Amino acid sequence: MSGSQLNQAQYEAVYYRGGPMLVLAGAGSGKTRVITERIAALVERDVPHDAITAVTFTNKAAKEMRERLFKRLGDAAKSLRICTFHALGLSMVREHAELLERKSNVSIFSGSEQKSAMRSVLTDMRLPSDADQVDRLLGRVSLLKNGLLDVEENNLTIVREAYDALLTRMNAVDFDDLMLLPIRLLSSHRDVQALWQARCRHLLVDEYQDSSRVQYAFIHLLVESKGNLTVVGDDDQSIYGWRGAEIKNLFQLEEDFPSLHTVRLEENYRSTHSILTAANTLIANNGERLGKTLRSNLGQGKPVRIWESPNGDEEGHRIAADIKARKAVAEAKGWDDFCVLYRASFLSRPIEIALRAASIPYHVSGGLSFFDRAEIQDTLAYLRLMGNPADDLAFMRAIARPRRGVGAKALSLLGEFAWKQECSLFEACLHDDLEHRLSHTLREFGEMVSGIEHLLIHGEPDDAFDALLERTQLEAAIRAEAADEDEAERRMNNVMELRRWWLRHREDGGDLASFLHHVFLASSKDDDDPEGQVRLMTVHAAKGLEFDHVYIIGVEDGLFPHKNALEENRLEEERRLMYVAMTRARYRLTMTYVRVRSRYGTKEKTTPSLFLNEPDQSVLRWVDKDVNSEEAKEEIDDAMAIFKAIAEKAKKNAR
DNA sequence: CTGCAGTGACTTTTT
DNA sequence: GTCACTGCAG
Repeated sequence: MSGSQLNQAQYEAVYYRGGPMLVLAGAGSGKTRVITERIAALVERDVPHDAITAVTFTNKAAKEMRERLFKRLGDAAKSLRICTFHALGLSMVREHAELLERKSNVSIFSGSEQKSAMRSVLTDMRLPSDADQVDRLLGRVSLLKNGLLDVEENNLTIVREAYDALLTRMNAVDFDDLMLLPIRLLSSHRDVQALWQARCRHLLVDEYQDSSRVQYAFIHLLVESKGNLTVVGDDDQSIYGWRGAEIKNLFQLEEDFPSLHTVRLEENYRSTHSILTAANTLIANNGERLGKTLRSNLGQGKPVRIWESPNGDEEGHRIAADIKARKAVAEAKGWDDFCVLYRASFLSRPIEIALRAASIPYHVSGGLSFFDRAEIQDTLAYLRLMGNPADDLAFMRAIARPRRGVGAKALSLLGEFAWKQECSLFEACLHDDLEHRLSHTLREFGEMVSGIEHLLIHGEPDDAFDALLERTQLEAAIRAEAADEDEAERRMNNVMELRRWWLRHREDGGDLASFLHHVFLASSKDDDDPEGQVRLMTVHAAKGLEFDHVYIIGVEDGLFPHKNALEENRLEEERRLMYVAMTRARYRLTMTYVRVRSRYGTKEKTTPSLFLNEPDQSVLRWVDKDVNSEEAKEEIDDAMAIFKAIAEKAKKNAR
């Protein structure tokens, strides 16, 4: 964003002191700057740090905010409470754990642990426990927990209770609990509520349009109707409705906070006028919105290009050629000035192939996360077990890797014993009364883990981690299970990355429990900011980012807007998604569609998306339909420029 | 418990 | 067309 002066609307949003405020922040309107400046203003006004809380949805946003405040305020920023909703929930759970039948070293169950827990519940209840049922019930329990399921299903309630009880027994919570337990806490303990209301005397919420019903309830418990609540959001960028985000939370604020003051940030510092006009006139077709028109500061710019290609392969090659051309004519400095966006991830493949063929470096965002890798899960299983001995799932994963000959049979006997003794599986291993064919193996395992735990707590951080890899024979197992030397190296590198995190965390004075919490709440993609590569990602993943050159591919009927979304009556959300995609572009925006789209090995005839017809056509150039246009001529000039550039390079190489 | 072959699904996914 | 998961045989 240009300049250091705040514009009038930004100034108002930063310094307003009259209570609840809604900041409607359009794309590229300096939203993060407004939030950080507002926090800085509070600090400079001598509001105690402990009375300020800022919540975001992603770690990335929280991190960015913290970094900016650090630059702005120096070390004073350290003591500010800036975190995600879930991290805030976790700190409440930890602080008041005893009121929730938990301990402060509580485990956080995500994905696979939730599945294991649910599978175990269903098996115990003698219900079908195949993967489909586990997924279905987890989904329904989650809906139930989030108040999104009205039907009274007796069975479901019982399953939920059993699932919750199991998690409680293992001193664990799932992601839903990180919001629900704090809500329970705040609504049933006045003193706790008063404590946190004081800590949220100034509460700022980012990306408010993504909040769910539960998060709304959470916010309400933290701020009274005249409180200093600042919510920043953009109804036009609400794209997570399918996941429970309720855009109406934004519309409803006025009712719940009658003195609500609304500020609109409509000055855009990102995109050219052409791009904004296209985006504005597209989103104007939505009925459910508060209304906002972005104004550009950057001049007219190039028209938005629309390309037709015969098929996906051609679409890819053409984009690859164009990227080279833009770079050759110095419209871009580096590969990372380019981004290719798509509605569905299967569209990335032909683009990848084309970029590779053109020797253009690229990076696909999303995909497997660091923490989903088997070697990381295995290593973490040991750490989790040491961090929370009640975590039976961690125990089961740890004892199975590497193989110790302890199979399902031995585990179920151990489970029975633990049940009778009312202890965890891990404690059962070390129990004096344990009599079992494998009790020697189990005891040895228990003592080994205890020994490493002792090192982790009292020893040197690096020794402890190495002991973990060595004494458990994890490293040997990881290497043995790898298909080849390269894979073994890669896997161990991942583990070493985890080791570095652990060392850094210990240097900062953190303990094992906080390390695990950090790891489980950290998004896998925190550090994924690859430099010098063309970025490929879904539109959802692109929210909050910006690029000089953006290509939106697959802008076809049935794909974008997506057929399933239309069936579920979510055309407006699809339009917002397109709006988000378009407003990522700073300088040049290109939208492409194909005549024949290959999918599942079949070829389907397609028609261009209605989202290409809705924008003001005067800022669009349908290049293929208008070969004599200025833009088409320009393209030819650009193509000539690449040929020249390539020829020159070839000459240089020849010398 | 492991490895392979057959089967089915395929929109987006923070924490 | 590809991948991931299931189920059966070894």
